[in-house]
Amino acid sequence: MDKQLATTIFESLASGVRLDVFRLLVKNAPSGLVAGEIATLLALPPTNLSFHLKALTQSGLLSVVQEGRYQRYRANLPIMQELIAYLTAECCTGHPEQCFDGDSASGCCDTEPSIQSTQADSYNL
Amino acid sequence: MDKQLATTIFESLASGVRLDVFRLLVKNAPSGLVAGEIATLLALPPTNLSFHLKALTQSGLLSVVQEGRYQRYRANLPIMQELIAYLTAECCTGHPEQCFDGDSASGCCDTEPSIQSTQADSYNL
DNA sequence: TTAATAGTTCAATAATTGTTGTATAGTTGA
DNA sequence: TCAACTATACAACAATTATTGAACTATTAA
Repeated sequence: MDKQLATTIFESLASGVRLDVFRLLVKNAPSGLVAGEIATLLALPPTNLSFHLKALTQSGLLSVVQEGRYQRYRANLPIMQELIAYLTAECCTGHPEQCFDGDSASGCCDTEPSIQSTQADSYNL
Repeated sequence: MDKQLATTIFESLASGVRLDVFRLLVKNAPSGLVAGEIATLLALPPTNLSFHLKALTQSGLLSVVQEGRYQRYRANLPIMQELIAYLTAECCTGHPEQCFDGDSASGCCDTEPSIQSTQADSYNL
């Protein structure tokens, strides 16, 4: 997971239509749906749906296989987990235990710590 | 977490600049950084950074507190966890055990199951 | 009080993304 | 082969988002 891919994935889900499509295919995992079914269920013109399916597929969020004249789309769930790992990989300067306690993230960064330095001398890139 | 919020969050991260800002603040959690530090580190004009910080804050990904003449920004990590839960809540028609085995998602939907029905009679909205 | 600093808002412009109809390519069944 | 069907590619247009400089508000220090 690099920055370019992460941005592409977020762009892919940054549309109401594409978010609907992806969630519909998550619901219908692992069998997936063919394009026409998606168009019917979401009441979308075929050209518009095709535009969004292309974006989702190119970002890796969907996979597609041909079945005769149909195109069957499936959601790629693991990529979402990789995305989260990418976002939180260097959480808290490599000390994620400050943020996450096991499976729960409820302890992370939602507290307001006292101000430590008004003028930072060294940053944390 | 509703659709509108989810879309807004994805839109917020669907920009290279905003993704850089958010990850920088994840790294620098929980102390956060003030706007000028972010601008310096990412080499962004103040107006442009302000534009993106506003988007990130309005979506809830960042919190901001005033410190004198400074504005300190912090990443809101838990919202990301809520977002993932939203995306996978109805995974596999309410049978996520088909997809996720405990903490790992590696088993989910990355296999290509044999085609079950070419023409679906009932959908799964 | 005055000058300097930090950050935002606003307006204009540039750039990107979304939507639609028409045309096209591939598949199926008569 | 031919007509119907599924889906995508293309082009034109509409709509949204990103970027920048100038002006403005608030805070700090002299």
